[in-house]
Amino acid sequence: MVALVDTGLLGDAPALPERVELQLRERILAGDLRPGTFLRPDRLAVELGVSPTPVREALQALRADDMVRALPRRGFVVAPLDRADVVDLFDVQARITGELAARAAGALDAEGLAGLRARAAEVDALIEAGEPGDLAQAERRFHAALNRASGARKLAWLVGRAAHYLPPRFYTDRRAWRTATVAAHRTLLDALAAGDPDTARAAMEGHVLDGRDLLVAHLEAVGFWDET
Amino acid sequence: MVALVDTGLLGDAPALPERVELQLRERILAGDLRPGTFLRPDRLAVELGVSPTPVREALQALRADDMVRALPRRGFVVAPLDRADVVDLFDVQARITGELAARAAGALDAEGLAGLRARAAEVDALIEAGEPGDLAQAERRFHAALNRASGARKLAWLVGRAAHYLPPRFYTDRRAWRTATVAAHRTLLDALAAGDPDTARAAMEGHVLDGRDLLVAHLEAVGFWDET
DNA sequence: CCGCGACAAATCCCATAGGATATGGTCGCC
DNA sequence: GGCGACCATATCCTATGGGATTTGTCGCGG
Repeated sequence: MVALVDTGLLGDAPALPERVELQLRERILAGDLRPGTFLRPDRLAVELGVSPTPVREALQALRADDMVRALPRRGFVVAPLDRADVVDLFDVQARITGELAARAAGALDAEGLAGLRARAAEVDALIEAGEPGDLAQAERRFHAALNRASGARKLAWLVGRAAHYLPPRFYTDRRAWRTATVAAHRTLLDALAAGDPDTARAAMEGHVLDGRDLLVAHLEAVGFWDET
Repeated sequence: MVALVDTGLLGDAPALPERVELQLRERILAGDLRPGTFLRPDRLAVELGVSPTPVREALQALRADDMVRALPRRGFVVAPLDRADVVDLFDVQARITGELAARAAGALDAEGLAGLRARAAEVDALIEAGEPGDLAQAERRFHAALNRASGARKLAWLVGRAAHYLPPRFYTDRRAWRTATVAAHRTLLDALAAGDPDTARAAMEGHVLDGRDLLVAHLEAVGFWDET
């Protein structure tokens, strides 16, 4: 337990179930726990060094996300997920995220735009410097701020779920993604400043679909959908 | 505990956390627990007659759905949800469900079409007879079968989430919904039989948006978004 | 009168133990 | 070899307890 607790920053650190949930997501997306794998709560508790209670809570959260499925009295299984599923999901994500960008283009005031520029600048700076951990976080904050600026609270949450399928730091290492991201952000910000919803939408959709392609390649590489 | 356990059919009955989750969803959508309401796990456990453990697991599942939000060390709150949120969510639902119908139009074989017709006939029969409980279940099965027929597993799950926002039996009582549903299903089945994706998509989108309007009216009626 | 700090009570969060129940495997039997 | 009954194992839930943190109250000083 010490290992897990110590990694979490204090303050308003998420509780244990949420951290266990994150750990399990990472292990699934890393190809460590592939679809069809049986998950035994007690076993996982021992592996993670916590009691069964928070593990079961985390598994319930993952079940609500259809990341795992519950087999009453038999445990849990990692939910099936193939290439077509990922493509479908990210098509939806791209559409919604584009819609949010378009709305933001019409709703942003000067202050909000300045905030977005600042966050984008942080991303650019980290790309220049090469700090992978903070870069993912900065990119996340940029998108979160943009989605929030759209004013569509629930849709913003919905697209935030896409992050559940993004293994940590897997795209920040790709040179292609870095250069594409800088360009996409600039196009996006220009469109937002100009109040041009269509361009903002198109730029954002392209940005998300780039991420999708990278994710598919990653899952391919770790043998995610090799038959069990 | 007896009350909850006895209501569940044996066999592959969902486990207790899932049933508690359902109960909480119903109470939220009934306007009993409005957005902003604090939820105390221990209190809920006493109210529902179960121990705190499955209640906490249910709350974690609801958190993953953004139905409630966790305040570390302080409990949980019912997540904010206003009219615009519901409209946005169901716009997305309508789009995706329409897409699934369009795909099904191209993928259905004779056997699958016959199965869908059978399920639609069940719905029609129950509408004639007037069995509200079974009707909701039959309607659910019809849509589930159609979504499954599209072949898009993950999108089918995603739209299945819309049911989380549908209070049980709230639309089966509406005469307007019944007549509209019979017509919508027929149009849908004809389009599927003819292999006409565009008509299928349009019919399905309209069907979902009808449900959305009913839901908004329901939430209105129970004072869901009256300020706290 | 109002803000503010300390103490007390309540509550959450997690661990642990234990019992009821269902599953899967194994052995004996036909 | 196929089939049905026992048995070990694991899940699921209950109950309990303790550590940690938040909230509410009280008293004090400004």
